[in-house]
Amino acid sequence: MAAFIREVEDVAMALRHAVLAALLDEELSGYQLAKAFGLGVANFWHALPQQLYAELARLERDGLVSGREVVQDTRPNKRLFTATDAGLAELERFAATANKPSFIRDDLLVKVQAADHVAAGALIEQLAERAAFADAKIELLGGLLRKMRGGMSEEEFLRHGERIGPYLTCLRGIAFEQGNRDWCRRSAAILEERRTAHARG
Amino acid sequence: MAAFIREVEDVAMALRHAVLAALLDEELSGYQLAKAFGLGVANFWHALPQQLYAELARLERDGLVSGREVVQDTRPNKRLFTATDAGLAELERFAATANKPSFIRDDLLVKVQAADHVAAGALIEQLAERAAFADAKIELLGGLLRKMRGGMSEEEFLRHGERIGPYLTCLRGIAFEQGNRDWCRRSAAILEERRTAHARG
DNA sequence: GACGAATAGTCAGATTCTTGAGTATCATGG
DNA sequence: CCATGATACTCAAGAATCTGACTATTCGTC
Repeated sequence: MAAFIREVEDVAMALRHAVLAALLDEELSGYQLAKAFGLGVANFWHALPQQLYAELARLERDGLVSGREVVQDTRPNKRLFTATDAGLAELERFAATANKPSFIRDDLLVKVQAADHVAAGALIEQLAERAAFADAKIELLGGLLRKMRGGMSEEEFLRHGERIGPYLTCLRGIAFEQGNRDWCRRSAAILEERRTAHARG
Repeated sequence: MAAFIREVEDVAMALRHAVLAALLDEELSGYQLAKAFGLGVANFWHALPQQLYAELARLERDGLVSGREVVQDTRPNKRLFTATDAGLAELERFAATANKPSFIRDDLLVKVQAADHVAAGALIEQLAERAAFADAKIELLGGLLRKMRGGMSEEEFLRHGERIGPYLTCLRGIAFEQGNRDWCRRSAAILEERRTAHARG
């Protein structure tokens, strides 16, 4: 009888690689990963806790990360994970594969697409909310950048700093949110002006 | 015996609303929708043909769009769809609901996150590719904007043009791709400089 | 001392999205 | 005349993601 060996698939599975990438520099628990991939820090991917715990289990099963139990008396025990050599090799393989273009998929844009046919008030409000959210995230990410830079200037860090990867993805996150904020504010202003012009007209 | 009535769910289902939004201004076939939601035009959402045909069937079943057969002798027959009044009402309801923040999910960012641990060459190449793709899309979308504006200046169109919704989402698409392009070029330059500095060092 | 929030994690189920393979007709170029 | 590609659409199956509900401990606070 042949043994059934579960082979690691060679398809995309970007979440798997996102988790691996996060575990290259830091040893993290599922819970910490979940916070990073939830609202906020990990600007290169987004996922829910359930996905991350499941992915960690698969990664450990496949030998791409290794976990160690940490006993805590003040909090529930936890397991900290790091990428193994096999994990790093898998990431290297992944880095050489083709990537599909990234597309926008956003509720708010759908609503704006329909702006000529729906109530302007709610839309303007939501655009303002989103802009505020973007501002908050920009500040959060700005703080992260400062922390990564330490004492260095940005130019110096970009030339000689270690761990440039997370810095670059963070920069993209900030630029994305700035674009978001600017577009939201501008669109809200335009819709507002058209609304009042129409009301007067 | 009670009749089983299939009620329209009140959950998010953004693809459904994206299709509805696209069918507000234009009468389109599934095939045309598929081209718009595939690579390129519809900057507010992305979907594959199979999803769109399935969604159109559901939308028609629920009375939110109506289709009419168009017989063609030069090409296969097609069905053109438009949003119904019920569809518009559904979109209005949707426009008033809360939206979840939009997150980036991008293979290339995952790879850049791991930039300190993987080969720089492939990464730089992919960043250049992505920048070129962004350039192409910017041009495509710029053309769309000009077409929508007709003879008007941008300022004039934003004030008085009809169908501002698609124009605004197109602006967001362009800004997104510009952000993408700039970040890709800058990141590639930084990685390149660090690589040559290391090689010399 | 009860209550909510944070830490740490798990399970089941449904929905959504992607992959892959088809059907059929007509136009165009070599 | 044959191959390629565009138009127009369908079916099945699997992977990824999301919703919602759970367990359990500890910290702060009212």
